[in-house]
Amino acid sequence: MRVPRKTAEDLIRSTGERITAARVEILSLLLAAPRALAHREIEDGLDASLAIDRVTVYRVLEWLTDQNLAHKISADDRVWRFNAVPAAHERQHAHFHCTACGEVICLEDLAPDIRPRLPAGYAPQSLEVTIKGLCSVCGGARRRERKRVP
Amino acid sequence: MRVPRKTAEDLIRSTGERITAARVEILSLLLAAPRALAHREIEDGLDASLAIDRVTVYRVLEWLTDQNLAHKISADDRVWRFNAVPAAHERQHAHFHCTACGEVICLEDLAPDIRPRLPAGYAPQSLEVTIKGLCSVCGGARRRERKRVP
DNA sequence: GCGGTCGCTGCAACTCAGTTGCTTCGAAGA
DNA sequence: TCTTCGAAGCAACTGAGTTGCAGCGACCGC
Repeated sequence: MRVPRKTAEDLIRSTGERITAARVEILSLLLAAPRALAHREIEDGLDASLAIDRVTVYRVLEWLTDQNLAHKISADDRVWRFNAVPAAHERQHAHFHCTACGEVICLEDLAPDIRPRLPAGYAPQSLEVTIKGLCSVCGGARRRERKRVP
Repeated sequence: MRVPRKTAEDLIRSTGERITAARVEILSLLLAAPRALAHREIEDGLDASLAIDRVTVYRVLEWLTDQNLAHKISADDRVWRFNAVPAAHERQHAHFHCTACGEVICLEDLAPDIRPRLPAGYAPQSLEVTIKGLCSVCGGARRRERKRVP
């Protein structure tokens, strides 16, 4: 269920920057993903015939983030994950991070209104809310396990 | 203004586990710190005469976290930071992360009450709130800079 | 369609946080 | 004081991400 490469190409064209195979391929992969992808997953998910270098993947991801076509999520496992940015989702939102498999998803409908009271001189720029827990797959696996060994 | 090593030793004794120089030294360093410390800062901050191996520092930090004497904070720079856990602060709280210098502090008085609506099958375990921005030092530096070059 | 230019890509080598395996040391109980 | 078993030290490794540089190719003007 890969998103038409056309959409990715259009998005890249709209930035006014160069349209390259690597950018189109990586962005369409992100657009099609139901969750945030780690660099490794992107590398593995890419068409093998293209053989895009890992450094290029890093650079394209950074570029997409700069262009606001993707956003970068940091999780506990010290791995960056990337999400394509649908227009509606540029606003603040929370993330869910599965502590078992590392899956990260965006939670669109959770935009907490927190007004931090910071020490004098501290200037807030952005707020990040992460919910850690088990995703449906890992949680399900654990429940089944518990049932088997009571 | 190092916290008396006695306190650190008592805390370790209360776990019933072994009291070792490395544990005492590292915990008292954490207790005295006004902010969360990265592994590197801990290594540098340790008494040079002790010469504690970096692997030992990692293992002690992990042990302190297991024993609930410290807590582990992940930030965008892919570095773990550690905080001693004052009794009052075991409850949920938020973190501030300076995007310029990497400083991380705990915000005791910010315990947001968020009830996430997750997709079916997803089980939340913990919530993490991070405010990113500039600390008083970096924010001040930037303000002074702007004044100099208008 | 045809160069020329400059940004992008690929390659190799590097950095740096954190981990692992194994041997030696030392805290604590007998 | 002796013994034991967990902790510390050392070396070597892993894996994400970065850097420098040479060569390629997207896009612009013609």
